[in-house]
Amino acid sequence: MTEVRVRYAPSPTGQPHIGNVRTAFFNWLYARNNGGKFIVRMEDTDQERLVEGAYEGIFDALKWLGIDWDEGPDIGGPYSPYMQSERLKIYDANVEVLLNSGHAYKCFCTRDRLTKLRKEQTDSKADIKYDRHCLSLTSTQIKEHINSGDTYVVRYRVPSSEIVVIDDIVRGQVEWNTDFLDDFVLVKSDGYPTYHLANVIDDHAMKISHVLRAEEWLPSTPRHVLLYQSLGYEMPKFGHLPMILGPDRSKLSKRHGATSILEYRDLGYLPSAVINFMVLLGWSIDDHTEIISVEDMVASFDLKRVGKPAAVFDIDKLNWMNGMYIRSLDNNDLLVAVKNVCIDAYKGRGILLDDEILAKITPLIAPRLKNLMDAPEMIEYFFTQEIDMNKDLISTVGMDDEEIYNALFMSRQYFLESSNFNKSILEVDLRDICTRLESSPRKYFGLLRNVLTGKSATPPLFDVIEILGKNVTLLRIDAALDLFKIN
RNA sequence: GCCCCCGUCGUCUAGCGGCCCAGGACAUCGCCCUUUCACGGCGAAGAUCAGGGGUUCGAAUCCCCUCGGGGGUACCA
Repeated sequence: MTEVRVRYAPSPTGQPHIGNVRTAFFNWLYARNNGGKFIVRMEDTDQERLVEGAYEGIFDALKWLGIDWDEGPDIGGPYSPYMQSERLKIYDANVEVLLNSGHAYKCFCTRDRLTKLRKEQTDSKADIKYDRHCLSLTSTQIKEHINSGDTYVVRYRVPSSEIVVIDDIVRGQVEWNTDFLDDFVLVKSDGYPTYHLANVIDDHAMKISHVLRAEEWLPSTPRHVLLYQSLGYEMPKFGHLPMILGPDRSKLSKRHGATSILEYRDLGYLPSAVINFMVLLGWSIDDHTEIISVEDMVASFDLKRVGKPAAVFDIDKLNWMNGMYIRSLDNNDLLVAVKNVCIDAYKGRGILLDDEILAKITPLIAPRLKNLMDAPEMIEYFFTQEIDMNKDLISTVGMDDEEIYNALFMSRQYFLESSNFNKSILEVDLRDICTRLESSPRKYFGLLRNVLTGKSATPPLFDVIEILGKNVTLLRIDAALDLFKIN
């Protein structure tokens, strides 16, 4: 069996979105499962659409997710270079072969003519395809065009009435009649190859064994097959992976909100969660397993279990999974992560983090976190004097003003005299106070929670009070007492 | 228009002729735990397996048609 060599061939025309990356990941999994190679090749043949920073973004995304590559433009490899813009000579040589063998021809048609042609065909509901205007050019005519400086493209001459068949790894047998294909462009007028040409030549040159790409490539596969045949190259196996759709079932785009995978990083998602969520879009390990380690993915990845239908991206499930992974983080990792987002969020607001307090509160918020970004707001009251506490919020506990005042007053006395802010002692004592007040835990503890944190939902109250400490506790009780002072 | 792919709960999916009047997960809704919110546990609801024809003793699973969705039809990838 020949070595498995698969590739991820992004073009640096934008930030990779979850669909691109999922495709990359499936390739990676397949390589790792088979002890093969995972190659990154940059398809930068569209000089007009290059986006600054896109190249870096692609590698940042892979690195963030822990997807490593064996060969690539940055690290080289036995089939360098891995940037298509640096492989122009290789394409030229192949084009020469195609031109000489009559499989390709030069086309001098202007874009205007092509646009007009297409419009006519659309209007008359005819097939939209190139009319082979330049196929019949004589060598003298071609010379004339070239002498007068006309630019040209090279087109592939599609044979008529042939049936092209592939045995797709995920879709099974798919066939096309070449009569429905038009003479596609191989080389653009700027001398750069099109995707069709470059990808076939490079996949062959780099000994790619399996072409695993998104389903949107399926329609152009017959062109590639034809090229392999004309060039006399052995064909790789094809596998067209299901696409990932937006909630409206259309191809993922900017309209669908966060589209770049890196945005998920910035939004507080863990790479492990994103990976796990992503792998389940179009693949499953069995009928019930949802949380899967990367090791297990590698060990059990099988193209046979890749599904055919496109998958809709469901942010709810990602959120749930993110929570699962946050909870599975060990204390210290979570602490570091939370600290980082807090530093960021508090920057410029004069809020100072206290490492000791942070270390105590982090384990308590872990089960409450679906996203790292939720943390700063959730624990802000530990680090700032100005909490969002007001009469309306306090009153939601269901006690009238007098009851509130009395409860706070009694609490104040207790806290003032208390010398041991330990949660178990606090719990015993405060429950006792609650009884003496003839209140209910729900009301009384709710009151204290509101007053001490400015929030109606927090980690367990006694933990919170212990961490807050005597000073802050008294300060906040006093502030609340002021609000309910009987005039 | 034409070509190609796809079609199981709202969503991700299991299923590859009898184990399925369809299993798991997210979301939803209850209940339990409980000082709140979560987590966790338990449970409910939710899919005439897109529809219609076949084949078969038997079909979500095989075949055909229809419908629906998506993708492609660029000197973009």
